[in-house]
Amino acid sequence: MVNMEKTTEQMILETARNHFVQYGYGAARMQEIADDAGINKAMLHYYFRSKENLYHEIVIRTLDYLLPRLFKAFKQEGLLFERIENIIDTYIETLIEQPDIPFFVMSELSQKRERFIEELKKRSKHFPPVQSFLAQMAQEMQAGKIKQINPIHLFLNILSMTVFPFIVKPVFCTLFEFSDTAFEQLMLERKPIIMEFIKSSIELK
Amino acid sequence: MVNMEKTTEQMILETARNHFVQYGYGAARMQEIADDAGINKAMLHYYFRSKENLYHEIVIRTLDYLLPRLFKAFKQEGLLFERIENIIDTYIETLIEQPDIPFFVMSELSQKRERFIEELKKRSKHFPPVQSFLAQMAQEMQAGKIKQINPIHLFLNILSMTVFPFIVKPVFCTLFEFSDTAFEQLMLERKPIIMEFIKSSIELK
DNA sequence: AAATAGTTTAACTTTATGGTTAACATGGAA
DNA sequence: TTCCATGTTAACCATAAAGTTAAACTATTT
Repeated sequence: MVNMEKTTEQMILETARNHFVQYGYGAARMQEIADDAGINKAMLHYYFRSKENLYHEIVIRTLDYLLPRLFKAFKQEGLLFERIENIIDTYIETLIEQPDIPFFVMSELSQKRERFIEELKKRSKHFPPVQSFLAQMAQEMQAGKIKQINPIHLFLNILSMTVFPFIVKPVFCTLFEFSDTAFEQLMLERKPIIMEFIKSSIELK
Repeated sequence: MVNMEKTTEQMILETARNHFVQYGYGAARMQEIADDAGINKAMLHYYFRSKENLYHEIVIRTLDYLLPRLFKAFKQEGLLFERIENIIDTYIETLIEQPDIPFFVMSELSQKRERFIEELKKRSKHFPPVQSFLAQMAQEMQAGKIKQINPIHLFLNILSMTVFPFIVKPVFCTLFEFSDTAFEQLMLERKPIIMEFIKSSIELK
């Protein structure tokens, strides 16, 4: 069954990821993951040795997929506002596709913070583009093209308005009685709104 | 030892809360909570019957402390910008005092979402002030005093810029090499910056 | 078709965990 | 002092969960 390997392994990874995200590492059950993946529990150990290992594998794969994608946006050279627009687009699209990402990251941060930060540092090659993005902001301020503001704050503002709604989605949707599709619609609406918001707050009058 | 009760009970609640926040409900261990609180495991059951019950008690107490405080800011009548400033102040101060709140909420949302939303709904009496805040925004737009923008987006923008940095604090502090106190400083700096940001983005030119 | 490597299963073992119990301690009221 | 309520402990139990094993099954190679 040489070619079912991938499918079984893939199946395990997907199912396990859902369980880890939903219940957290400690509350996720190997038996339930196996049941849900339609396989025997021993298979989990056959493919991944232990729960800890399976989890780690998922973290690695998620980061290896996510970070290049999220940081690519920072790499694009161009006008400052083009870069900003690029970043907003990338984040919103990624988060619409994978709405469980914030929960995954938060769960990591609260339960396995040290190790998660370690994994991030290992991938710090993705980080320089962020620095260059901040540098460009500083440059345009120096050149008197946009308002003076600590680039870190501007950076935080951009990411905040883009990512935060996805984090509080469940509470938001309950309190304001939004359906999943209505929420998605609202997030797509947000792209130009955030751009407009940022533009009018940093361009010189 | 009639007057140690409170102390023991308090000790349990505090310690347990830390564990639940850090590890999540499923991964938190009664034995470790007991050890950490310096008491016998049986005491946990003596005071709170079961793990589930202890947890529930903590959720209830946290919400009963947090929601009135957070929503009080929305209740304050006044000029729109005064209300906004009030909200930002309240959130930043609360989050500086209790930086684990976002993790607590996120852990709830990913692991006990249904029940958490239930508890929120039970306390929905706090919610009307938010509606009145949104209404005031809409009113000022109608009156031509500020730019036209969907109040929901404006509301999201305010909360985003205020709360998001606290959520990503661990990642942020690592990547930008900020200490805890430097981060706190940055957050205090943010108050006027967020205000300025919002003002210039919604006031008419 | 025999051999081999890789895959899957049911049954089992071990360990950790939430919860219980019964005995013991302590401080105040009678 | 004696008695009682409250608080506290160590030892125990039942169960659920992670992890193991040995046998069976499947596909590929020879």
